[in-house]
Amino acid sequence: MSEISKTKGRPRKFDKENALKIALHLFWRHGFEGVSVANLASSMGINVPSLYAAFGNKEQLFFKSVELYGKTNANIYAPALALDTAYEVAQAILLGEVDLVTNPEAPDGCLMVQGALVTSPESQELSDMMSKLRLTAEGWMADRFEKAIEDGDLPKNADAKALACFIMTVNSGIAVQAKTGVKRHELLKIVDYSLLAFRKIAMLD
Amino acid sequence: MSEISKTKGRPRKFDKENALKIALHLFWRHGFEGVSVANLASSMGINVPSLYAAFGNKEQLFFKSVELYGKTNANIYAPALALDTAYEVAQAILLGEVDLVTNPEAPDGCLMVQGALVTSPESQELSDMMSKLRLTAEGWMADRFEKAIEDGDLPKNADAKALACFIMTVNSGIAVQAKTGVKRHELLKIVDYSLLAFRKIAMLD
DNA sequence: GTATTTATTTAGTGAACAATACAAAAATGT
DNA sequence: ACATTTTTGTATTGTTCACTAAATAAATAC
Repeated sequence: MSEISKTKGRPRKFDKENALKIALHLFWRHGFEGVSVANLASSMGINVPSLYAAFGNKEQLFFKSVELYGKTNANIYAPALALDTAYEVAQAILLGEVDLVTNPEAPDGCLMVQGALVTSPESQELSDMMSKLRLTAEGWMADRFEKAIEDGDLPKNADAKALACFIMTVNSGIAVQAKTGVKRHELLKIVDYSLLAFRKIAMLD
Repeated sequence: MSEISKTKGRPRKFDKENALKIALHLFWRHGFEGVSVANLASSMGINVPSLYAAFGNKEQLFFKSVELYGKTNANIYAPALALDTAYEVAQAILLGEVDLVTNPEAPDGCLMVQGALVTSPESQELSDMMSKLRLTAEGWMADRFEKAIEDGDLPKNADAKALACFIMTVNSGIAVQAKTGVKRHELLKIVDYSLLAFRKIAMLD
């Protein structure tokens, strides 16, 4: 069952992980339909058939890019949700989003928002999948806030789902603003404001 | 100088304004690059050359769609900015956005956000134009809040630009959430929360 | 009636799209 | 040495892209 055995055929000339990273950055900047397979391949420094051999097709390459995105650039939720208080969770998610969308070594904005927010009818499923992923993250937050209510960290009459929806709304807004060109220090003000709001909404003070 | 004279050549068989409305709805739902000229023409009930004769080309058709959008569906800012207090302005803009992005007779979401948030490199100018339009609206808000500070409606040390940026961030977030499938009554909660935040940020109470 | 103007229809243009067929090349297994 | 496996490069598939040339049709101008 181990996969340690030497590969048999002709060895791949390019670094698959690095090629995937290049694809991710192109999808990130231009969206799924804003970049062509020919463009992807040449930017990755490979021929089109090598891309298909290594990644399947354009859609699967996009999925793998999203996966890499979640493991590297957008690894926000897992560590944030593990924090002690609902407030810290909200803070970590919003600050993590600002870091993500203004990272100078990556495209501006958020792949989950701009990767396939709108598409041609042919790619509707892909757009739906991205919506589901955003809703999944919102669900994680809602569950975490629910737990905070049970723990007594949030008041009993707090609305966990609505709080999560509020944070996700600000998150998405921050992503659009970053793509619009709004700078990091301005987005950090938005985070401060939103956290002030969070405390008030959650009736923490 | 009057343009009341009868048109000379063969009369157009289709209603130009209605055709433009159909184009607007397609761009709204699928984005500039998510719908083809052939698709636009057939949905408008006309042949492709008629589209070019009436509207120039795809880009100009998009511009005219944006213009129609501003005059009809998205006529939010002018009436909102004329209201008496900064709080009422913020409230009208956020509620107007929710109405806009959840109107059951139009596509979900906001054309200014999803029309060309990301594009292929060839359409970068178009994406930049949409960013500029969003920033223009934000500028209107900032100016209005500045005036509110001068009027004593907002405290002297309020940050007009940051307040405008906050409202625009929530606005964009609401647009993304509507496209994600979040329902009107949930978005109205977000508006309530954001207005609570607005009062606190602006130090109105 | 004839000329002029504009819209419509049909049938295309070359370029770009996602995806592949095929054969040569480069590794391993026996 | 030779068969097997996988990647590579070249060339190409059929389709869709934005856009248009050309002929016909329907109105007004004089």
